[in-house]
Amino acid sequence: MVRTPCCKEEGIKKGAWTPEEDQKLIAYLQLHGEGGWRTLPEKAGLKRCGKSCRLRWANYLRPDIKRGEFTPEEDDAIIKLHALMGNKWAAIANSLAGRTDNDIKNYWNTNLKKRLKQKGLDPITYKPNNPTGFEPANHKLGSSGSARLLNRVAKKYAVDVNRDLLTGIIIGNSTIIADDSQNSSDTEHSTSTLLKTVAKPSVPATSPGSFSDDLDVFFSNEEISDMYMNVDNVGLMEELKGILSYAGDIKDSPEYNVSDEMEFLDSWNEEDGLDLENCS
DNA sequence: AAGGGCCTCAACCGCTATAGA
DNA sequence: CTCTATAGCGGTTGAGGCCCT
Repeated sequence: MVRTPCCKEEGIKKGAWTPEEDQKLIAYLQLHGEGGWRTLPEKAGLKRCGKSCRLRWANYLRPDIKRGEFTPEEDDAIIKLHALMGNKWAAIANSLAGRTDNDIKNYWNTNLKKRLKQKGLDPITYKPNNPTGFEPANHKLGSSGSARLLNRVAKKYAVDVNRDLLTGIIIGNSTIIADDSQNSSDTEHSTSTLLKTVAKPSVPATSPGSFSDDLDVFFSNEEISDMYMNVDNVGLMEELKGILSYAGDIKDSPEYNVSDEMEFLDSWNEEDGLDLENCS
C-alpha cells in the first residue's frame, strides 16, 4: 500500500523558517489552538507541510520552551535518565521542564556524549574500564528494556504512580545494593525485594493496596527523595540496567509475566553471587 | 585573508502508535 | 474489524557559523 503523503509535494517550501512564517504560524495557533496540522498551512497562509509546522511549533515557537545553555543540574539529570532509559528523548524531555526532545537529543550528541567519553565511560553502556567485571552479554541482555519495563510495571501495578518517582526508586536502589554487599544481613531494601513486592500477582493494579502502597513499606518519602539523584556508581547502574534490559527482552513472550522476571533475577543473583537473595 | 574541517542545531525523513470514522 | 488521518518519536541531514592553519 502506498503511504499517503502528509502534504501535497508541489509548492511546498522546505528549509529554514523566516520570521514572517513564524509570525503567521504563531498568530494562527494563538487564534485557533493546536491541532488540525494537515489543513493548518493553507488556513494560515503558509507554503509548508503540516508536519513541518507542527515541528516548528513544538521545537521552537512554543511559548513554554526554555532556551539557552543547559545548567549543570540539567546535564546531570540527562545523563542519569539516559543511563536508565537509553535514547528515549521524549521521556527524558518530560523530566526537564521547557526542554524539547530535539534539544536534548542534539545536546546529548554534541556535548554530553563527548564528555562521558572524555571521562572514560562508554556513552551507550555507561561502562568504565569494566571495574566490576560485569558483562551484560553473558546474560543475553538487550539494549534498552529498562524504560519499557518501567512503563509496564507502572501500568500494571500502579496506574497513578509517578513515573519519575519509580525511576528514582530503581535508580536509588542500585546504590543500596552496594551497601548490601558490605552488610549482607540487611537485604530488606534490595532490588530483588523491591521487585518481588512490585510483582505480587495477587495485587490488582487499581486496588487500594497497590504498588504505591507497597513502596511505603520499604521507603520513606525522604529516602525516595534522597535516592533520586544518587547514582555515582556506574558499575552498579550497569548491573541494574542489565536486569531491567533482560526483563525487557523476555516481556515480549506470550507467557511473560513479572514473576518470570523475578525468577530470572533470583537465578542471576545466585549465579553471580550478588547477595540479593535473603528476602522472604 | 582564505579555505578547509569541525561543530551545532533546526529541520527533515521514515516509521510506529493511536484515535476515530 | 478495517482504514485513514494525525500525532509523536528517534535517526539523520545539511546550512551556517566558528576555528585553525
